[in-house]
Amino acid sequence: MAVGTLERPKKRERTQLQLIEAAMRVFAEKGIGGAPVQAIAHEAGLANGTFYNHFATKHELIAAVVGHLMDTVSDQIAASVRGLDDPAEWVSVALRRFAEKAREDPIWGNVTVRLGSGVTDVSERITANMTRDLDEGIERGRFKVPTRQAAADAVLGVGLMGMLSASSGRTGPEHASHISAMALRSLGIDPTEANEIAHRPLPPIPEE
Amino acid sequence: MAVGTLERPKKRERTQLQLIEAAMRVFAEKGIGGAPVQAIAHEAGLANGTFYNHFATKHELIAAVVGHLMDTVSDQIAASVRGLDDPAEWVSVALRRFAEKAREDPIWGNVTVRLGSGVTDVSERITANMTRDLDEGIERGRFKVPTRQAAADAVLGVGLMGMLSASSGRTGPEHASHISAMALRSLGIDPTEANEIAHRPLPPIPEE
Amino acid sequence: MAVGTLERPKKRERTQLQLIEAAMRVFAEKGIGGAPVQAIAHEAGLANGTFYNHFATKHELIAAVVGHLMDTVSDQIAASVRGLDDPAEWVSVALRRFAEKAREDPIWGNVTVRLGSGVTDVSERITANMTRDLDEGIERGRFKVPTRQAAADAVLGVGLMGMLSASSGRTGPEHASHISAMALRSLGIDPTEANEIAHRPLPPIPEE
Amino acid sequence: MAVGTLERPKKRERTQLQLIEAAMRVFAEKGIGGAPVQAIAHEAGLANGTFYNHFATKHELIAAVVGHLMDTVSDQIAASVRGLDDPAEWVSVALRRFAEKAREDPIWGNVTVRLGSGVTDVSERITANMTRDLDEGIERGRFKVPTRQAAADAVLGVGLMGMLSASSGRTGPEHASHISAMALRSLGIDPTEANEIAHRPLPPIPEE
DNA sequence: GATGAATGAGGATTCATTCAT
DNA sequence: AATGAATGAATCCTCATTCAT
Repeated sequence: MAVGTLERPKKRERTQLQLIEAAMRVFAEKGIGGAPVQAIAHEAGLANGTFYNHFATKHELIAAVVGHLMDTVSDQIAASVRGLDDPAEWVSVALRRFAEKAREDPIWGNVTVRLGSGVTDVSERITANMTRDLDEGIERGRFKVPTRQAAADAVLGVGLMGMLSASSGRTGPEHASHISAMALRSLGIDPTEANEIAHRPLPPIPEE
Repeated sequence: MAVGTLERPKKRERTQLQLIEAAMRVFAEKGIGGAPVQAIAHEAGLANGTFYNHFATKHELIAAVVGHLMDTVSDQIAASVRGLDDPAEWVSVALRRFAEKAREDPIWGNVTVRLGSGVTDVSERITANMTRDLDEGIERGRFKVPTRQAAADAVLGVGLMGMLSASSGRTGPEHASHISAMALRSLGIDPTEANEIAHRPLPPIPEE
Repeated sequence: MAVGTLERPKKRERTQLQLIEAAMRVFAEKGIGGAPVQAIAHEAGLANGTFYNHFATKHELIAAVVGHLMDTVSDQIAASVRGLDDPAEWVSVALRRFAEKAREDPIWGNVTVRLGSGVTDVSERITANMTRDLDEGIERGRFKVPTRQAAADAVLGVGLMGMLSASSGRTGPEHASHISAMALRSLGIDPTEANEIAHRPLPPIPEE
Repeated sequence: MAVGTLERPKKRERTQLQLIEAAMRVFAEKGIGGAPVQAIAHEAGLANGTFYNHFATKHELIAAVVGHLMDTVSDQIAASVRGLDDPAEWVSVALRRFAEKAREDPIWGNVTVRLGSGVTDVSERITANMTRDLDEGIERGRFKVPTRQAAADAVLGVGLMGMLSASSGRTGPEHASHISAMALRSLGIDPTEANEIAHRPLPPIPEE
């Protein structure tokens, strides 16, 4: 190709990305089980054989999808939260980012939820971040909750269901804030304050 | 057989039930997709062909499992709640019953959650009941929530995640009450009251 | 049953006949291959297990159907032809009887043709009678044909196709005579005479 | 491969043809119903899975066999008849070609007849061509027949039965002419003339 | 790298037949 | 005899994966 050296090393990655994104589209529609490799390759505009030039097994693709899902948001969120001091705000920001993203990119939302409630890998990674924040908040006395487990269930639950509604288009633009507020209330934050925190402007996502 | 007339007419139903229960066990272990009909039939102590004397397709079995799941609890809950007047208590009782049942019968819990977050049918049926209660509470001013959708997301979310933790044995005996309390708080009930409601003794399940 | 002794010994036979007739109905609709024993038994108003009280295998039923088909007509035809002297008339009568019967009882016609062109047993038995008549006619110089085989092909061919049209309702009341005339012409009978023979009144069927 | 460019584009088609031809061999031996896809694939020297790279269902294969059967001859016949002016000769040529082909390629003959008298598709397509020729002959007064239906029954009948005898090796080299003559006689052609027409040399098959 | 035909083990479904009641 | 549940071999079809080009 004339453009030359600059894009050569990326071609492989680009094709992989094509496959990952195609996979998400197919997963969103037919569920993760019901998605033949052929369908994914075809959706990506490639022949089925090509798939195996990029992923050794279907499993590996799923792992890649999971990874991609995480990279897309989880870390960004972690970063965007870095400057903030209040655990309540951490939770609020994370929840809103997830929900917002799910509304903007329903396919992403759908697949994230499906994987999040099924594949251990994903749920663990999501949970890990969440749990760390919750623990900190509990320790500091910011959250008043019966147990860590109950807190995790509540926050994760609202988060996932909120994403699900968001990605199926059943929600308005405020939805992210709403579920965020509800989560905070369940963590023992006073309703008025919860509402206020849930409506603060989101901090900017720092450049990678 | 000596038992005689009493069990004759039920033979067919009993076998179906065997299959449904076997299916739940296998589903809980291998997920819903990864369960060959043969495995289910074998788990039920039957030959694979027998399966098809009772269900026309695997899909039909899944539907039956769903139906069975619902019948097992949903209606009991509805009944057990009937005498109560406070929407907050309805929600609390329902949530606790689900969580408790999930702890007692982890397989049931596991399968219910998996189906509840996957199969449209189930989630709709669960949601329908929940939503009715929530609406009533919202109308009466008992719940203070941003939107119906957010309320549904919160309650359903805690419910499902709570069942999941319960059925994986990560929880203590109080867990049902805990998540119930958190749900009530997110609905705008005062923490102290929420806690009190969540710990009231469960009303007895009326005879069928 | 009050009628008592007289019909007891026949009950078994009656049930068998029910099954045979049910089989013909199902065969006519779905072809002979595509007819599960269950479907046949059910069509006969019996449970599938009952089938095996009357026929040891499905094959045996088919044989019985074939036998029944033959008994119904072949022998009657043979008998009805007995008094006649002209081989041309034998052929004409046989052909017309078959076609007529097919028109009156389309199911019978349909099944006879299907079996006649498939199951060796049937075609052989049909052919045997036909061939005997043809041979006689050839020997006597009544038929002028290139070879016995060609003659058999012609007569059997018109016969089967004629039955097929008749049983699918594509024909008028004269059709039996028409194909009969055509067969005679192909056997070398003069058209005028062929026509006359084909329209003679059919001899009565003698009592069994 | 050294042969190179010449055979590349045909690979897929060649495999399909292999399957179609294998199918005909198996059908001829075991009947159409009694032919497992595995058997067909194996007969074609392929794995069973490969079958489904070429035909979505077994039914689709049967359709392809039918199509292939038709293409093999029907069109050639139509073409080879094109120059001729006498409807009687059309019928004669068509009938002889079919019968001859059936003698040369018994498998083809066998399968054609089985499908022709069973599968609606085939019989219709065969009939359509035949009927057109017959109609023309009737209109022009060349054929004297009671009804179109009777004519069709006669010609189709001799044709099919003739092919059947031919493909089971019961016939001599003249058989095609013989049945052709018989058909013409049944259509009202004078025996002497019928015989003459039936023995005229077959017109050459034009290049495609 | 890309292609798409080929592979074959795995899973769903059908159906003739047996058997306890 | 009748019943209908149970059986399991046979069959259709799917799909992850390999391979020659």
